[in-house]
Amino acid sequence: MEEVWKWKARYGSTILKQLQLLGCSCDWPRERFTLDEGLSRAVEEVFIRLYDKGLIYKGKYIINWCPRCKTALSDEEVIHVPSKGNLYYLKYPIKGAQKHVTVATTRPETMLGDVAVAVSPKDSRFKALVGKTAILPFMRREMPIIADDYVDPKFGTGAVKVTPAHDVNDFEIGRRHNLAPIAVMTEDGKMSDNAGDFAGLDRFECRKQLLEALEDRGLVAKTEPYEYSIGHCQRCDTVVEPFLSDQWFVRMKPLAQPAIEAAKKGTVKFFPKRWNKVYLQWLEGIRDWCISRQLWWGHRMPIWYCDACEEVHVSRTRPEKCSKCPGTSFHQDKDVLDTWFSSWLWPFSTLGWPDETEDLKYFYPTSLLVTAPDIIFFWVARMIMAGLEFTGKVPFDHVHLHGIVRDELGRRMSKSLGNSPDPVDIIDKYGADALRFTMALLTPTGQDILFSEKKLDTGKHFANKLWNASKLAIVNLEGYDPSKVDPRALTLSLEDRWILSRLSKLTKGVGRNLTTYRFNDAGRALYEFAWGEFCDWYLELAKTRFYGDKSAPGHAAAQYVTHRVMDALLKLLHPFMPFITEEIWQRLPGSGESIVRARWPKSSKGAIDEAAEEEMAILQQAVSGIRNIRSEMNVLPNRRASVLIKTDGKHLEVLKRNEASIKSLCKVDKAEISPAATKPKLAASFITESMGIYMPLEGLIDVDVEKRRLAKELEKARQDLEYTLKKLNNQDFVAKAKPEVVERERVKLKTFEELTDKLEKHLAALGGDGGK
RNA sequence: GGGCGAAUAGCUCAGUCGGCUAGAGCACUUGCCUUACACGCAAGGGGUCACAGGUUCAAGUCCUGUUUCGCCCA
Repeated sequence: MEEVWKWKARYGSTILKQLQLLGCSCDWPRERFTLDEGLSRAVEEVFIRLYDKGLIYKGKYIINWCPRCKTALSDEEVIHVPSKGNLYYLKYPIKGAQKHVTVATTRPETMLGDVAVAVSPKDSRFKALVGKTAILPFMRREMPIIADDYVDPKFGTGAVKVTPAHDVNDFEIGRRHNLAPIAVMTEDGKMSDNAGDFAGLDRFECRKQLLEALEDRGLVAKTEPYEYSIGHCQRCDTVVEPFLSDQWFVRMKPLAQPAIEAAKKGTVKFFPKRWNKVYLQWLEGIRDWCISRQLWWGHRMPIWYCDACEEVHVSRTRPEKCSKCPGTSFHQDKDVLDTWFSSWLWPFSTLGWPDETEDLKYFYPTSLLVTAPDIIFFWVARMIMAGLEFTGKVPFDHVHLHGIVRDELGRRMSKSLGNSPDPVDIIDKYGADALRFTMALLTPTGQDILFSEKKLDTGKHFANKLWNASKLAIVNLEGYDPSKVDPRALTLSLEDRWILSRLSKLTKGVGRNLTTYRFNDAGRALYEFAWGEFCDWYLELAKTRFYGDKSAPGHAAAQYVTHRVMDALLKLLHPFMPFITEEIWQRLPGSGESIVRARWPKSSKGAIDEAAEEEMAILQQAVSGIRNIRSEMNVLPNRRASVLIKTDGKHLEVLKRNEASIKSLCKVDKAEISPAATKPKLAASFITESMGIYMPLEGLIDVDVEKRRLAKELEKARQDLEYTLKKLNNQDFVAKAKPEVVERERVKLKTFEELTDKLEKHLAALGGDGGK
């Protein structure tokens, strides 16, 4: 026993250490193990209560037996594997006739335990045979030929052998027809003394020899390949044997009913909700739970037998006196309980139940269970049943079923395949934050994830990006004190208003995605905001103010916004990346004791600024256009350039106001933004529906390249135009679609018309054949 | 046999209430060690949304069927 506890301490602590390395913020002082004293008390209490209610009984039934572990298993502990085998057609002589009846079986060795042959009562082929007697080969046993509804006339020959000691259905047939089972196997999977000449053989060896013997006597009618599923022991993979034995069961139907109602009424909700159906289907077809195990490690059953009369007593302690006879000495049942018999009490046994403890009152029922779907039957459903039965409440309101991590080939991680990476190694190599973030980002809601180390680069690179962005931010926040800033006194630039608007939307979106357990969407939104908006655009734009005059009003505004965004972003990212966010946050000016205790960001409607987002889009479009020219024409970054932008209206106004930003982001010295701007002769151009961007490039222009670019753009624009036109020409569309959708199409039409028109003109000016 | 899920760029996946001119990361091509970051920056190429029907003004999205793959249950 000591060794076992050592083993538990070693492996238990390995898992705890891994959780801690991952940054899981568990309530560590409340750690429990199912064999802890308090939990054992809960197990006994539950056993006694169920027994007193008549929900626990002992009986001789066919159970799943593992001949290697030498124990009973519950239905859930058996893994069915589709396997290729054979269907053997065996001929049994009929007494007093020169005829045979042929039965089909996949497990011929069980024939030694046959007690009858059964046919369907509706099967006219066998009408005459019912009531006759068949003779079991080797054993020379006389067996009745009976009619039973269970028999499927379409299976095999329509006649089946009946082996009540070695098949669940045959057991039921045997009961209906008063046939005594004959067990022909022992607990270790060998043939028993009841197997006649085959006694002592291993079950599979017996099958071989038996078939040979049957062949010799001409009793095998035929053999055909047959695929069927074979049960394996979850623990050791041995082929499970249906075995007749005395076991303890829990009557599940009465416990299942309230659990079914709870899910139907929505007292307990599943995410994603399709699992609700899986849960219900299992509960609706629930069968009694075999809870006794012939193992030496586990909770002993609180069952005592009188030494004198074998009367059963259920009691936490050894009884003093037999209730049936004068006996005073007892022996405890040797079996132990299925481990799940303690696990299903977990939500309340860990909190001190059956005592009405403070913990129980405060924490129970809990709000959310996070687990994998493969454990719905084993644990989730049973916890719900136990919660309702013993506390009258569901143990948790929500059940979030996450995906299962598989290897690259989609296989389950398993010890025997050796395909499960050690989290400690992974964390060493990539960091816990990268691991957590990548998993959250890449795990589709409720789908399994195919894991490969390479995928962790995404999270690692993101962590690196975050770190570098924070370096830039922190250096430029030198001397900044958030408590001394009055935001109303600041003049915010376009990018300031834009990023605050984006942040507000992000905050709202992340909150919504977290409460609906859409972690991948939350992660994606954070990634795109942090990298694609904050780093790529905001920080780049803020540099002009950071590197400029530190006493200028813009400098203070940039500091204020950078600090606010960093602060909120880190908090939003904290559940995904606890370590790096804490590290950075501590370095931000004015931060508190720990980000763990910091207030979760709220999105403010006031910060949403649609005008700023629209204007920013104009600026981005212009910048992208200029960069496109530079890149296509191979204008190196260190080469100074100038641009002319011909535009008007809102675009003109926005671009003029943000001229400095354009210059800085595009490394442009001179920018002429005007409705009157004209294209110089030797210039590269970038055309949008509302802007013409030109970069004078004497000697660098390849007219053919330029023409090809524009022609390609034109082709796309014409396609889009045609498509939109088709829609708007459709009377049904205009009449039936929502007005705002039609309006949107009209705007698009105008856009594409202008773009097509401009591109055609430019191509024509280049001497191209841009015409129609 | 019953149930569930998946099929979208070379790969891994987003695409929420049907309104898209289908997106991202990785990979690929080109240029750049631009004083936060080469784990990076900029630009670019790449799609018959598995197939066949249907509903609708409108389908990657809804319905029916088919195929392939995966999972669960018996």
